[in-house]
Amino acid sequence: MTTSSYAVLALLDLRSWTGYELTQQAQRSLRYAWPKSERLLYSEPKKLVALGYATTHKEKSGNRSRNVYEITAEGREELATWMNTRTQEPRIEIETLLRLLFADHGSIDDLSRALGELEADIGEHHDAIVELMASYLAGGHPFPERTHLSVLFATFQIEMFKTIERWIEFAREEIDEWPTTQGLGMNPRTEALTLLLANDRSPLASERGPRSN
Amino acid sequence: MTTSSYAVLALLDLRSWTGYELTQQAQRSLRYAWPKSERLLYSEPKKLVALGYATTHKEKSGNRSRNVYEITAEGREELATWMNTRTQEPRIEIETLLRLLFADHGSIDDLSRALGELEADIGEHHDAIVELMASYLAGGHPFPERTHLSVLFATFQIEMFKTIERWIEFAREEIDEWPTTQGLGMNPRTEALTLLLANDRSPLASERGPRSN
DNA sequence: TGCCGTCTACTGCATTGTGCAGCAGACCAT
DNA sequence: ATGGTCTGCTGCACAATGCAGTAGACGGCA
Repeated sequence: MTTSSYAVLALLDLRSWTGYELTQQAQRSLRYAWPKSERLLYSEPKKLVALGYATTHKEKSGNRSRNVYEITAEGREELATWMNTRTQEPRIEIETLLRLLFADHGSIDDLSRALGELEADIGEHHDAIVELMASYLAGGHPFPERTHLSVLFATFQIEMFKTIERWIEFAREEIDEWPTTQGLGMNPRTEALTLLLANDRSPLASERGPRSN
Repeated sequence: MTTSSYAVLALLDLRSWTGYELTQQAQRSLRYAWPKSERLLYSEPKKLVALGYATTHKEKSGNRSRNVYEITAEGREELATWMNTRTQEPRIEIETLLRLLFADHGSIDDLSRALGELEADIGEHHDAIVELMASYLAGGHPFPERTHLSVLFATFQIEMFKTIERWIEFAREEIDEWPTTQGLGMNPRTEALTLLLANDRSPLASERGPRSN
């Protein structure tokens, strides 16, 4: 049982789903907490059935069939044990930051583009969450009694997205002052930033004095 | 060639490394942009050698030997092509958020503990970055001419960590008002939050009026 | 002098997870 | 009738992880 298995099991505890529905639901709701591939979402319920935590049966509509999964009593027990295990370390993968670390291998333009790509990706997610919230106000939540959880979850997403967007703007302002990506080293501006960070202060919030790099 | 391959190739372009050194360096510098397992860091340079992007030779110190890797001209060319490819989508995995989404399966205590675990994990990373910045001020950067890149990168980390820490505090305040994890649904407080989010406004920054959930 | 613990320096293997290609029915528009 | 999109999956190759195991180097300490 991996964390992904428990994620699927938790969905099955809400109601029964077909494999396809699980992939759609995971796309809509789990994506921002626990992004997993469509492929895995088809595989996990099969594993749950093999372990006795779910049952499956085929539903036919005309010439087609689809697999419907339901949680079992053992599945509910297993879910309960998960709730008081240690969570895994958070994991954040942002290729744009990797490009930034090695930006001296490319041009200012390359770096600028990488920032733009991050902005676009985050922007999409940002818009999706805002629209989701609007849909809760307009049409309600698919599981109304769970609205408070989805909304508190969404506050996290919005804070994150706004922070990343603000940082991108900040990074652009910094980079605009760079003549090139290379060999700038520990110039006065970088030293000022380092000093702020070493004192755990945010360079974004601070007043910006005359620039000198 | 995966993104991880390019990450290792970029390290090799800075200087030659042994397999072990690569795992240490990745732990120190790449970890926050592109977290990869020690195991992979041993495998990747072998793949680069097979592809002709690196060479390897054994160095002996007494009875021991270690593999030293160096980039080739083809490797440098390959690196250059990477710089203007599209970056991958950012990917953020935080199990605590998954626990929050399904918090109605457990107790307030379970949720509280999950938040504490996230706080601890982020706190460790946060401290590590602050110390790293202090070390840049005190002893300098291992590649001085690249200091400006590391520091701009670090501004991202600090912003992220601060945001997550602020959110955890906010989430705790919200949860403190919950009698239980279940069935709260769309109460007045949640509706107020949803409205803010649907208008893309931060609930953390806003004045908090009298609470009513 | 011998033993323990920690650091260096990896490798093999089982398992998890991803991406892509492929297959096929349903339904709609042109 | 033809093509396009959505539903609804499966197989396969490959990427990546975690863990166990191996082994030399080095310092401390009893």
